[in-house]
Amino acid sequence: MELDRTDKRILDALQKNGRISNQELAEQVGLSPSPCSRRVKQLEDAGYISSYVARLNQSKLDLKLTAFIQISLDRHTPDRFAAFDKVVRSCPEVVEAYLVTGQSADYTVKVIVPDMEYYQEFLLNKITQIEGVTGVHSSFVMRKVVDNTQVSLSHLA
Amino acid sequence: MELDRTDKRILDALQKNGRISNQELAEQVGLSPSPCSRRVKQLEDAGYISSYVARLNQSKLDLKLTAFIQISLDRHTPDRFAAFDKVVRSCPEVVEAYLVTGQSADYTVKVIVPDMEYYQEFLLNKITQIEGVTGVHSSFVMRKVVDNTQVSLSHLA
DNA sequence: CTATATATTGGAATAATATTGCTCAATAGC
DNA sequence: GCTATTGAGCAATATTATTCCAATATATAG
Repeated sequence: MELDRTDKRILDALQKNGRISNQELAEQVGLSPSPCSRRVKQLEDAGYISSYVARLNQSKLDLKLTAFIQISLDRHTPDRFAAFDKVVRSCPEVVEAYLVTGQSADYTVKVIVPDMEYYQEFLLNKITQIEGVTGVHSSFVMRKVVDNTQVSLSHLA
Repeated sequence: MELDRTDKRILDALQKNGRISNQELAEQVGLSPSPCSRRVKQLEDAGYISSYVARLNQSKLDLKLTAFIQISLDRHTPDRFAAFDKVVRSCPEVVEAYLVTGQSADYTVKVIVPDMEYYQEFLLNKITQIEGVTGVHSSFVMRKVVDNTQVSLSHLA
């Protein structure tokens, strides 16, 4: 399946507003409602859209602390990775976790929690308990300069 | 405004599926459609829900490289920060950017691009061009273990 | 513990919105 | 230049959301 200019516009618009009405979407991308609806369905069925989600106001919900944790393991064996992945996936505080390249850290984990006290407990009870974790370094977000989910599609033909 | 159990359930459900129908949402949270609709509207108006967005399949859209950039500045003056913020906010490749605590790095920036070639150009033409940038360190995502937008509300009474 | 006030619910009617079938037009390939 | 294929637009249908109102539940004060 090949994406044309209209498909890209649809994806861009849905990234900005996932609950836009089909009518307004159609207008924005220069289509009438019915082909627009069909295209959206196609894009969904073809797997270009993975999900629709609501984004919440974190500070209103008392989630005041965002932290990045750089974590290193003693050995890079399949069981070490598997154990780590399993724990991390079970933590609701963890919003992102990546195996990354680079110097000493193996994982980069992003965590959203109410406050520093909560964070400290989380780190001690969850992260440092994981078999094979040798190094942990925390960075805390002081200010969010950009916090999007929208990706750029300008590279597509 | 105080959130009760039902409100939290609504927020959780909408974080999972931002396009759930009001009927199904009502059923999930144990309400009939009309009060459910009212509550969602209230939550929106009160600012608990910041937006609804579509999340896209990055690899299908040829966005194969996610990178974290640790960036340090020569001086921590308001004009340095302002200049940096302005550039970074104008880059569609940048999905997240934070001013963080910690050792040498001042900013952590998350970037999503097609490939390494694109990344290299981006780094050279955009990031390193910013006034005051002294250090840049890149980490590349090899595997995504967790990639959510959903935050945990379990800490709320 | 009772009475009153307040807020919230559920159901029905209404309004808005999405979806689908059909016809017509445009475009690409032969 | 003709045919095949695809997509657009219209209209009808179906789905879904929203609003009003009566009734219930909850909280408050006496």
